[in-house]
Amino acid sequence: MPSNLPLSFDPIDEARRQWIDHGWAPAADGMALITSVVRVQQVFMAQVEAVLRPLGLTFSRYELLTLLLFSRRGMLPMGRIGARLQVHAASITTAVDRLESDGLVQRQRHPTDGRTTLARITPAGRAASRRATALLNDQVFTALDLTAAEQRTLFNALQTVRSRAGDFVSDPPGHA
Amino acid sequence: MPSNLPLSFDPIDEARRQWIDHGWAPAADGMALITSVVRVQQVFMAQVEAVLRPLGLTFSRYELLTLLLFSRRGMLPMGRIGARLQVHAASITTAVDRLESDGLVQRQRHPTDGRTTLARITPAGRAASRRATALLNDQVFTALDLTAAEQRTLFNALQTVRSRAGDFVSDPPGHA
DNA sequence: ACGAGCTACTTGGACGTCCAATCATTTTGG
DNA sequence: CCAAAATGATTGGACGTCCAAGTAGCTCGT
Repeated sequence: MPSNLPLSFDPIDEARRQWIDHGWAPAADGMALITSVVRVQQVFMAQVEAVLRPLGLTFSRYELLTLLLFSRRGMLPMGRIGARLQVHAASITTAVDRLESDGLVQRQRHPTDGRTTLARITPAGRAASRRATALLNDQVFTALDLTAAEQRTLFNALQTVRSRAGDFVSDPPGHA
Repeated sequence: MPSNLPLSFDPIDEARRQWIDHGWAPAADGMALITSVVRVQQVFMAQVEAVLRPLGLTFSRYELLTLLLFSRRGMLPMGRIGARLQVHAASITTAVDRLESDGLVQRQRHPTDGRTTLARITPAGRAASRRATALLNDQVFTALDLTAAEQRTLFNALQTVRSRAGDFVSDPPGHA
Protein backbone atom coordinates (compact mmCIF):
# COMPACT_ATOMS: atom_id res chain seq x y z
CA MET A 1 0.00 0.00 0.00
CA PRO A 2 1.69 3.14 -1.23
CA SER A 3 0.51 4.88 1.92
CA ASN A 4 -1.36 7.52 0.00
CA LEU A 5 -4.17 9.29 1.74
CA PRO A 6 -7.61 8.27 0.56
CA LEU A 7 -9.04 10.46 -2.16
CA SER A 8 -12.37 12.13 -1.72
CA PHE A 9 -13.68 10.52 -4.86
CA ASP A 10 -13.30 7.22 -6.66
CA PRO A 11 -10.48 7.74 -9.14
CA ILE A 12 -11.80 5.01 -11.39
CA ASP A 13 -15.28 6.49 -11.51
CA GLU A 14 -13.60 9.73 -12.40
CA ALA A 15 -11.71 8.11 -15.26
CA ARG A 16 -14.95 6.52 -16.44
CA ARG A 17 -16.55 9.92 -16.52
CA GLN A 18 -13.67 11.23 -18.62
CA TRP A 19 -14.09 8.39 -21.06
CA ILE A 20 -17.73 9.22 -21.53
CA ASP A 21 -17.04 12.93 -21.86
CA HIS A 22 -14.58 12.19 -24.62
CA GLY A 23 -17.08 10.20 -26.59
CA TRP A 24 -15.72 6.79 -25.74
CA ALA A 25 -18.75 5.68 -23.80
CA PRO A 26 -18.82 2.17 -25.28
CA ALA A 27 -15.36 1.52 -23.90
CA ALA A 28 -15.85 3.21 -20.55
CA ASP A 29 -17.07 0.17 -18.66
CA GLY A 30 -14.34 -2.06 -20.00
CA MET A 31 -11.70 0.49 -19.10
CA ALA A 32 -13.14 0.89 -15.61
CA LEU A 33 -13.33 -2.85 -15.11
CA ILE A 34 -9.76 -3.55 -16.09
CA THR A 35 -8.47 -0.67 -14.03
CA SER A 36 -10.46 -1.96 -11.07
CA VAL A 37 -9.03 -5.42 -11.33
CA VAL A 38 -5.54 -4.00 -11.43
CA ARG A 39 -6.20 -1.94 -8.34
CA VAL A 40 -7.88 -4.66 -6.31
CA GLN A 41 -5.04 -6.98 -7.09
CA GLN A 42 -2.66 -4.41 -5.63
CA VAL A 43 -4.79 -4.09 -2.52
CA PHE A 44 -4.96 -7.83 -1.92
CA MET A 45 -1.33 -8.42 -2.69
CA ALA A 46 -0.26 -5.72 -0.28
CA GLN A 47 -2.20 -7.44 2.50
CA VAL A 48 -0.81 -10.84 1.65
CA GLU A 49 2.79 -9.75 1.32
CA ALA A 50 2.62 -7.80 4.56
CA VAL A 51 1.84 -11.08 6.30
CA LEU A 52 4.43 -13.11 4.42
CA ARG A 53 7.32 -10.66 4.61
CA PRO A 54 8.23 -11.48 8.22
CA LEU A 55 8.47 -15.11 7.13
CA GLY A 56 10.82 -14.26 4.30
CA LEU A 57 8.31 -15.33 1.68
CA THR A 58 6.55 -13.65 -1.21
CA PHE A 59 3.18 -14.74 -2.55
CA SER A 60 4.66 -16.41 -5.62
CA ARG A 61 7.14 -18.37 -3.55
CA TYR A 62 4.40 -19.25 -1.12
CA GLU A 63 2.21 -20.50 -3.94
CA LEU A 64 4.99 -22.61 -5.35
CA LEU A 65 5.84 -24.08 -1.98
CA THR A 66 2.25 -24.92 -1.19
CA LEU A 67 1.69 -26.49 -4.57
CA LEU A 68 4.58 -28.83 -3.86
CA LEU A 69 3.31 -29.52 -0.35
CA PHE A 70 0.02 -30.69 -1.78
CA SER A 71 1.54 -32.77 -4.54
CA ARG A 72 1.63 -36.55 -4.14
CA ARG A 73 5.38 -36.98 -3.92
CA GLY A 74 6.28 -33.50 -2.76
CA MET A 75 7.94 -32.81 -6.09
CA LEU A 76 6.95 -31.65 -9.55
CA PRO A 77 8.68 -30.86 -12.84
CA MET A 78 9.36 -27.15 -13.26
CA GLY A 79 7.17 -27.07 -16.31
CA ARG A 80 4.16 -28.44 -14.53
CA ILE A 81 4.59 -25.91 -11.78
CA GLY A 82 4.46 -23.13 -14.33
CA ALA A 83 1.31 -24.58 -15.87
CA ARG A 84 -0.46 -24.83 -12.53
CA LEU A 85 0.60 -21.43 -11.28
CA GLN A 86 0.06 -19.98 -14.76
CA VAL A 87 3.27 -18.05 -14.92
CA HIS A 88 6.17 -18.01 -17.32
CA ALA A 89 8.81 -20.72 -17.05
CA ALA A 90 11.46 -18.12 -16.37
CA SER A 91 9.61 -17.02 -13.27
CA ILE A 92 9.61 -20.57 -11.96
CA THR A 93 13.33 -20.83 -12.51
CA THR A 94 14.10 -17.79 -10.42
CA ALA A 95 11.52 -18.63 -7.76
CA VAL A 96 13.01 -22.09 -7.34
CA ASP A 97 16.47 -20.53 -7.26
CA ARG A 98 15.52 -18.46 -4.25
CA LEU A 99 13.55 -21.16 -2.50
CA GLU A 100 16.47 -23.48 -3.00
CA SER A 101 18.97 -21.04 -1.56
CA ASP A 102 16.66 -20.72 1.44
CA GLY A 103 16.64 -24.48 1.80
CA LEU A 104 12.90 -24.78 1.28
CA VAL A 105 13.11 -26.67 -2.00
CA GLN A 106 15.65 -28.82 -3.77
CA ARG A 107 16.28 -29.39 -7.44
CA GLN A 108 16.51 -32.96 -8.63
CA ARG A 109 17.07 -34.47 -12.07
CA HIS A 110 14.22 -36.33 -13.60
CA PRO A 111 15.00 -40.08 -13.57
CA THR A 112 14.09 -40.77 -17.19
CA ASP A 113 13.87 -37.44 -19.02
CA GLY A 114 17.15 -35.57 -19.01
CA ARG A 115 15.54 -32.30 -20.01
CA THR A 116 13.31 -32.14 -17.01
CA THR A 117 14.19 -30.79 -13.59
CA LEU A 118 12.13 -31.64 -10.56
CA ALA A 119 11.61 -29.28 -7.63
CA ARG A 120 11.19 -31.12 -4.34
CA ILE A 121 9.98 -29.53 -1.13
CA THR A 122 12.20 -30.04 1.92
CA PRO A 123 11.04 -30.54 5.51
CA ALA A 124 11.89 -26.90 6.16
CA GLY A 125 9.81 -26.01 3.13
CA ARG A 126 6.84 -27.93 4.47
CA ALA A 127 7.12 -26.17 7.79
CA ALA A 128 7.38 -22.75 6.14
CA SER A 129 4.35 -23.41 3.96
CA ARG A 130 2.26 -24.54 6.93
CA ARG A 131 3.27 -21.58 9.02
CA ALA A 132 2.51 -19.16 6.21
CA THR A 133 -0.82 -20.78 5.49
CA ALA A 134 -1.86 -20.49 9.10
CA LEU A 135 -1.09 -16.79 9.11
CA LEU A 136 -2.69 -16.08 5.76
CA ASN A 137 -5.83 -18.01 6.64
CA ASP A 138 -6.12 -16.17 9.89
CA GLN A 139 -5.10 -12.66 8.93
CA VAL A 140 -6.16 -12.35 5.32
CA PHE A 141 -8.32 -15.07 3.82
CA THR A 142 -10.87 -15.11 6.63
CA ALA A 143 -10.65 -11.38 7.24
CA LEU A 144 -11.64 -9.96 3.89
CA ASP A 145 -14.34 -7.52 4.96
CA LEU A 146 -16.72 -8.98 2.40
CA THR A 147 -19.84 -10.98 3.05
CA ALA A 148 -19.90 -14.58 1.97
CA ALA A 149 -22.36 -13.61 -0.74
CA GLU A 150 -20.12 -10.84 -2.00
CA GLN A 151 -17.20 -13.21 -2.15
CA ARG A 152 -19.17 -15.76 -4.10
CA THR A 153 -20.44 -13.21 -6.57
CA LEU A 154 -16.97 -11.90 -7.17
CA PHE A 155 -15.39 -15.32 -7.40
CA ASN A 156 -17.93 -16.55 -9.88
CA ALA A 157 -17.60 -13.51 -12.07
CA LEU A 158 -13.84 -13.86 -12.08
CA GLN A 159 -14.11 -17.53 -12.87
CA THR A 160 -16.12 -16.65 -15.94
CA VAL A 161 -13.36 -14.34 -17.07
CA ARG A 162 -10.69 -16.94 -16.46
CA SER A 163 -12.62 -19.59 -18.24
CA ARG A 164 -13.26 -17.46 -21.32
CA ALA A 165 -9.63 -16.44 -21.35
CA GLY A 166 -8.79 -20.09 -21.90
CA ASP A 167 -7.18 -20.81 -18.57
CA PHE A 168 -8.93 -24.15 -18.44
CA VAL A 169 -11.49 -26.01 -20.49
CA SER A 170 -15.16 -26.34 -19.60
CA ASP A 171 -15.75 -27.90 -16.20
CA PRO A 172 -17.35 -24.89 -14.50
CA PRO A 173 -18.63 -26.57 -11.34
CA GLY A 174 -19.11 -23.10 -10.07
CA HIS A 175 -18.53 -22.73 -6.45
CA ALA A 176 -20.47 -24.93 -4.10
CA MET B 1 0.24 -14.80 -21.36
CA PRO B 2 2.79 -17.45 -20.54
CA SER B 3 1.59 -19.42 -23.49
CA ASN B 4 0.76 -22.43 -21.38
CA LEU B 5 -1.78 -24.84 -22.72
CA PRO B 6 -5.13 -24.71 -20.97
CA LEU B 7 -5.53 -27.13 -18.10
CA SER B 8 -8.37 -29.61 -18.09
CA PHE B 9 -9.53 -28.29 -14.73
CA ASP B 10 -9.72 -24.99 -12.93
CA PRO B 11 -6.51 -24.74 -10.93
CA ILE B 12 -8.11 -22.39 -8.45
CA ASP B 13 -11.06 -24.69 -7.84
CA GLU B 14 -8.51 -27.40 -7.29
CA ALA B 15 -6.66 -25.31 -4.72
CA ARG B 16 -9.96 -24.55 -3.02
CA ARG B 17 -10.66 -28.24 -2.77
CA GLN B 18 -7.26 -28.76 -1.16
CA TRP B 19 -7.99 -26.08 1.38
CA ILE B 20 -11.20 -27.78 2.37
CA ASP B 21 -9.56 -31.19 2.51
CA HIS B 22 -6.97 -29.82 4.89
CA GLY B 23 -9.57 -28.47 7.26
CA TRP B 24 -9.24 -24.85 6.28
CA ALA B 25 -12.72 -24.56 4.86
CA PRO B 26 -13.42 -21.15 6.41
CA ALA B 27 -10.47 -19.69 4.53
CA ALA B 28 -11.05 -21.51 1.26
CA ASP B 29 -13.25 -18.90 -0.36
CA GLY B 30 -10.97 -16.03 0.60
CA MET B 31 -7.97 -17.86 -0.76
CA ALA B 32 -9.76 -18.67 -3.99
CA LEU B 33 -10.95 -15.10 -4.37
CA ILE B 34 -7.55 -13.53 -3.95
CA THR B 35 -5.92 -16.04 -6.22
CA SER B 36 -8.60 -15.34 -8.82
CA VAL B 37 -8.05 -11.61 -8.72
CA VAL B 38 -4.34 -12.11 -9.19
CA ARG B 39 -4.93 -14.34 -12.16
CA VAL B 40 -7.53 -12.16 -13.86
CA GLN B 41 -5.26 -9.20 -13.47
CA GLN B 42 -2.57 -11.13 -15.34
CA VAL B 43 -5.00 -12.02 -18.09
CA PHE B 44 -6.17 -8.45 -18.58
CA MET B 45 -2.72 -6.96 -18.36
CA ALA B 46 -1.41 -9.37 -20.94
CA GLN B 47 -4.10 -8.24 -23.37
CA VAL B 48 -3.48 -4.58 -22.68
CA GLU B 49 0.27 -4.75 -22.92
CA ALA B 50 0.10 -6.75 -26.12
CA VAL B 51 -1.72 -3.81 -27.68
CA LEU B 52 0.54 -1.16 -26.18
CA ARG B 53 3.89 -2.82 -26.84
CA PRO B 54 4.01 -1.88 -30.54
CA LEU B 55 3.52 1.72 -29.44
CA GLY B 56 6.40 1.53 -27.02
CA LEU B 57 4.13 2.00 -24.02
CA THR B 58 3.30 0.00 -20.94
CA PHE B 59 0.01 0.25 -19.09
CA SER B 60 1.47 2.30 -16.25
CA ARG B 61 3.04 4.77 -18.63
CA TYR B 62 -0.16 4.90 -20.61
CA GLU B 63 -2.15 5.62 -17.47
CA LEU B 64 0.20 8.39 -16.46
CA LEU B 65 0.14 9.94 -19.90
CA THR B 66 -3.61 9.84 -20.13
CA LEU B 67 -4.03 11.30 -16.68
CA LEU B 68 -1.96 14.27 -17.79
CA LEU B 69 -3.86 14.54 -21.04
CA PHE B 70 -7.10 14.89 -19.12
CA SER B 71 -5.74 17.36 -16.61
CA ARG B 72 -6.65 21.02 -16.96
CA ARG B 73 -3.20 22.38 -17.73
CA GLY B 74 -1.65 19.19 -19.05
CA MET B 75 0.60 19.01 -16.03
CA LEU B 76 0.45 17.71 -12.48
CA PRO B 77 2.77 17.44 -9.51
CA MET B 78 4.40 14.01 -9.28
CA GLY B 79 2.79 13.47 -5.92
CA ARG B 80 -0.70 14.01 -7.20
CA ILE B 81 -0.06 11.60 -10.01
CA GLY B 82 0.90 8.94 -7.53
CA ALA B 83 -2.25 9.60 -5.50
CA ARG B 84 -4.51 9.32 -8.53
CA LEU B 85 -2.81 6.27 -9.97
CA GLN B 86 -2.45 4.81 -6.48
CA VAL B 87 1.11 3.73 -6.83
CA HIS B 88 4.25 4.47 -4.89
CA ALA B 89 6.05 7.74 -5.51
CA ALA B 90 9.14 5.86 -6.62
CA SER B 91 7.18 4.28 -9.43
CA ILE B 92 6.11 7.69 -10.67
CA THR B 93 9.69 8.88 -10.67
CA THR B 94 10.87 6.08 -12.90
CA ALA B 95 7.80 6.20 -15.12
CA VAL B 96 8.30 9.91 -15.71
CA ASP B 97 11.99 9.26 -16.33
CA ARG B 98 11.15 6.96 -19.18
CA LEU B 99 8.34 9.06 -20.60
CA GLU B 100 10.63 12.03 -20.49
CA SER B 101 13.42 10.26 -22.33
CA ASP B 102 10.84 9.30 -24.95
CA GLY B 103 9.83 12.93 -25.25
CA LEU B 104 6.24 12.31 -24.18
CA VAL B 105 6.48 14.25 -20.95
CA GLN B 106 8.62 17.02 -19.53
CA ARG B 107 9.62 17.81 -15.99
CA GLN B 108 9.13 21.35 -14.82
CA ARG B 109 9.80 23.05 -11.51
CA HIS B 110 6.82 24.19 -9.54
CA PRO B 111 6.62 28.01 -9.63
CA THR B 112 6.13 28.52 -5.90
CA ASP B 113 6.97 25.26 -4.12
CA GLY B 114 10.57 24.26 -4.62
CA ARG B 115 9.96 20.72 -3.42
CA THR B 116 7.45 19.94 -6.08
CA THR B 117 8.17 18.76 -9.59
CA LEU B 118 5.54 19.00 -12.28
CA ALA B 119 5.20 16.53 -15.11
CA ARG B 120 3.86 18.13 -18.27
CA ILE B 121 2.63 16.22 -21.30
CA THR B 122 4.18 17.20 -24.63
CA PRO B 123 2.41 17.32 -27.99
CA ALA B 124 4.03 13.98 -28.80
CA GLY B 125 2.70 12.67 -25.53
CA ARG B 126 -0.82 13.77 -26.37
CA ALA B 127 -0.60 12.06 -29.71
CA ALA B 128 0.74 8.87 -28.16
CA SER B 129 -2.00 8.80 -25.56
CA ARG B 130 -4.73 9.30 -28.15
CA ARG B 131 -3.34 6.64 -30.41
CA ALA B 132 -3.05 4.17 -27.56
CA THR B 133 -6.54 4.94 -26.32
CA ALA B 134 -8.01 4.32 -29.74
CA LEU B 135 -6.34 0.93 -29.91
CA LEU B 136 -7.21 -0.07 -26.38
CA ASN B 137 -10.83 1.00 -26.73
CA ASP B 138 -11.15 -0.93 -29.93
CA GLN B 139 -9.15 -4.05 -29.20
CA VAL B 140 -9.54 -4.52 -25.47
CA PHE B 141 -12.07 -2.40 -23.61
CA THR B 142 -14.93 -3.06 -25.99
CA ALA B 143 -13.88 -6.63 -26.69
CA LEU B 144 -13.98 -8.17 -23.25
CA ASP B 145 -16.12 -11.21 -23.93
CA LEU B 146 -18.38 -10.33 -21.02
CA THR B 147 -21.97 -9.18 -21.13
CA ALA B 148 -22.76 -5.69 -19.98
CA ALA B 149 -24.45 -7.19 -16.94
CA GLU B 150 -21.42 -9.30 -16.09
CA GLN B 151 -19.20 -6.26 -16.35
CA ARG B 152 -21.41 -4.25 -14.06
CA THR B 153 -21.61 -7.00 -11.48
CA LEU B 154 -17.87 -7.38 -11.46
CA PHE B 155 -17.18 -3.67 -11.41
CA ASN B 156 -19.53 -3.04 -8.53
CA ALA B 157 -18.12 -5.88 -6.48
CA LEU B 158 -14.61 -4.60 -7.06
CA GLN B 159 -15.66 -1.10 -6.16
CA THR B 160 -16.90 -2.39 -2.83
CA VAL B 161 -13.50 -3.92 -2.18
CA ARG B 162 -11.68 -0.74 -3.15
CA SER B 163 -13.92 1.38 -1.04
CA ARG B 164 -13.52 -0.77 2.05
CA ALA B 165 -9.79 -0.87 1.51
CA GLY B 166 -9.83 2.88 1.98
CA ASP B 167 -8.96 3.90 -1.55
CA PHE B 168 -11.48 6.71 -1.36
CA VAL B 169 -14.11 7.91 1.07
CA SER B 170 -17.82 7.29 0.76
CA ASP B 171 -19.30 8.59 -2.49
CA PRO B 172 -20.38 5.27 -3.95
CA PRO B 173 -22.52 6.52 -6.84
CA GLY B 174 -22.32 3.01 -8.08
CA HIS B 175 -22.23 2.66 -11.76
CA ALA B 176 -24.99 4.22 -13.74
C1' DA C 1 13.61 33.94 13.05
C1' DC C 2 15.39 29.69 13.69
C1' DG C 3 15.42 24.92 14.52
C1' DA C 4 12.37 20.80 14.44
C1' DG C 5 9.42 18.39 11.75
C1' DC C 6 6.92 17.51 7.67
C1' DT C 7 6.58 17.03 2.62
C1' DA C 8 8.19 16.04 -2.16
C1' DC C 9 11.08 13.67 -4.93
C1' DT C 10 14.95 10.72 -5.98
C1' DT C 11 18.07 6.70 -5.31
C1' DG C 12 19.44 2.07 -4.57
C1' DG C 13 18.12 -2.55 -3.56
C1' DA C 14 15.14 -6.67 -3.68
C1' DC C 15 11.80 -9.14 -6.32
C1' DG C 16 8.40 -10.49 -9.81
C1' DT C 17 6.91 -10.74 -14.70
C1' DC C 18 7.62 -11.38 -19.42
C1' DC C 19 10.29 -11.95 -23.76
C1' DA C 20 13.93 -13.55 -26.64
C1' DA C 21 17.77 -16.26 -27.16
C1' DT C 22 20.47 -20.34 -25.96
C1' DC C 23 21.67 -25.10 -24.64
C1' DA C 24 20.73 -29.81 -23.82
C1' DT C 25 17.88 -33.69 -24.51
C1' DT C 26 14.23 -36.30 -26.63
C1' DT C 27 11.25 -37.27 -30.46
C1' DT C 28 10.20 -37.77 -35.09
C1' DG C 29 10.52 -38.59 -39.72
C1' DG C 30 12.70 -39.64 -43.99
C1' DC D 1 19.82 -44.41 -38.00
C1' DC D 2 20.74 -39.79 -38.12
C1' DA D 3 19.30 -35.14 -39.02
C1' DA D 4 15.48 -31.93 -38.08
C1' DA D 5 12.04 -30.45 -35.02
C1' DA D 6 10.12 -30.15 -30.54
C1' DT D 7 10.55 -29.73 -25.57
C1' DG D 8 12.42 -28.24 -20.86
C1' DA D 9 15.05 -25.19 -18.44
C1' DT D 10 18.11 -21.34 -17.91
C1' DT D 11 20.10 -16.78 -18.84
C1' DG D 12 20.09 -11.88 -19.78
C1' DG D 13 17.51 -7.76 -20.54
C1' DA D 14 13.64 -4.54 -19.91
C1' DC D 15 10.22 -2.92 -16.74
C1' DG D 16 7.11 -2.47 -12.79
C1' DT D 17 6.35 -2.49 -7.72
C1' DC D 18 7.59 -1.58 -3.16
C1' DC D 19 10.58 -0.27 0.76
C1' DA D 20 14.06 2.26 3.08
C1' DA D 21 17.13 5.89 3.13
C1' DG D 22 18.66 10.33 1.74
C1' DT D 23 18.24 15.23 0.16
C1' DA D 24 15.98 19.56 -0.49
C1' DG D 25 12.67 22.90 0.63
C1' DC D 26 8.60 24.53 3.30
C1' DT D 27 6.04 25.41 7.80
C1' DC D 28 5.25 26.05 12.31
C1' DG D 29 5.91 26.86 17.06
C1' DT D 30 8.39 28.85 20.67
